[in-house]
Amino acid sequence: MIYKESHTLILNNIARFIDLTELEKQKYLSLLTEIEVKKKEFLMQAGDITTYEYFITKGCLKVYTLDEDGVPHISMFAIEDFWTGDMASFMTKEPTRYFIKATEHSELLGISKANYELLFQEIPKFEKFYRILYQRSLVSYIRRSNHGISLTAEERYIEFKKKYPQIINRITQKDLAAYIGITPEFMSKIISKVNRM
Amino acid sequence: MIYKESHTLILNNIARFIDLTELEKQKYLSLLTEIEVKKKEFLMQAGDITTYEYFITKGCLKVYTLDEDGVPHISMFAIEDFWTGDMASFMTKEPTRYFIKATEHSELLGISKANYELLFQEIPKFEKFYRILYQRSLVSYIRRSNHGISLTAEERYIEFKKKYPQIINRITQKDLAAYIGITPEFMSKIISKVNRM
DNA sequence: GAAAAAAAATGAACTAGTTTAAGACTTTTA
DNA sequence: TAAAAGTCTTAAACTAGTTCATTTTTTTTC
Repeated sequence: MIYKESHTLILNNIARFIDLTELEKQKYLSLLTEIEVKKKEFLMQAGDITTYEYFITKGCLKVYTLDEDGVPHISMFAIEDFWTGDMASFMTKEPTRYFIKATEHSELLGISKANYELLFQEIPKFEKFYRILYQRSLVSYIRRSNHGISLTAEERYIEFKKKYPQIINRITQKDLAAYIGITPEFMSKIISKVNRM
Repeated sequence: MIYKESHTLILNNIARFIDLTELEKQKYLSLLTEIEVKKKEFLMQAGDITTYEYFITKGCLKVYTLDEDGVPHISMFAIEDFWTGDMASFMTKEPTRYFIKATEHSELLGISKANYELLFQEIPKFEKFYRILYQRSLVSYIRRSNHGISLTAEERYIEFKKKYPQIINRITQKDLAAYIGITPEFMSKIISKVNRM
């Protein structure tokens, strides 16, 4: 069976952890919704009740909150082959505190809460898929939460550059500052210092 | 069926997400190992290959790494009814970078990697249990990694105090500083300032 | 392709958090 | 129960990161 590019991408992502039969693949794909988000448009805004989780097949989005002073704090950049959404809101159906905005024209596959629950009934193997997916995300967030607390901004920048070389050239320095957790001015200083080294 | 206290505690923890039959409960308990760690002793040290994940039934432990300068960074305090371990090492069988040390005499239930895998075969419902457990941990680590980057030390202290009132009185100020990500001296200033307010 | 808007760079004055050092208080151990 | 070891406090001098203001460079829009 030949699938379109976006479907091949998501099936390969899933095949890292579980094997699906052709029938299961087709069933799974039938539960997904295709979504397009134009540059600068929102996939989600604070206050929304987010009933979808997303897989990015093309483009780049930033996931962020605004603090009391209206300053943005970016928690992730999501590009092709990444999963994103607000899991807390997805789980509890409470309004989200996050904004997700496309920094490039983006294409996604979304799964609704209803279909996500259905998925586990129809193809129980997906419990394993999500168990492993969450387990791995957890490992990287535990590390990031320690680094946020124990590394200097310069060290966090160097880490990010090493870990996500495919992202760093697609985002603005200002957004990178909002991810690293510093002002754009200080980000500018760090970058020119690191490049001079 | 009547279970001993530690078994009741772990079964109740699991019952939050999945229902087990009596037979499944007994099967599950048979896969666990009882472990005792005396105050100041280690459950795990950097370099170990950690083939167990743990549930704490009594006591308190601190999970930390040492940086290049030998400064400890605590990533969690684990008390009764918490799960702990080094998931990265448990998953990959690579040596851990963590130390886990009891700050009180502690009692744990451990599950070996082999039994963890066996568990999914024998009682597939456990995929769901771990899927939800990891999903919820993920939500709280995502929040913590953002807070580590965007809040001041004083704000992080106030958050910790609110979120873990049952822990704050059981740990030293020095360990709290290593968790918040500041020096013990600055921790001392913050506490006396916050108490004065 | 010119005008407008946004991003990046630079610098000076400021604040949050560190370092070092010393003394007081508490807990552990012999 | 005394001594030793570890924890907590305070303070002065320092460094990482912020704020605010201005200029230059790049990107977007019509």
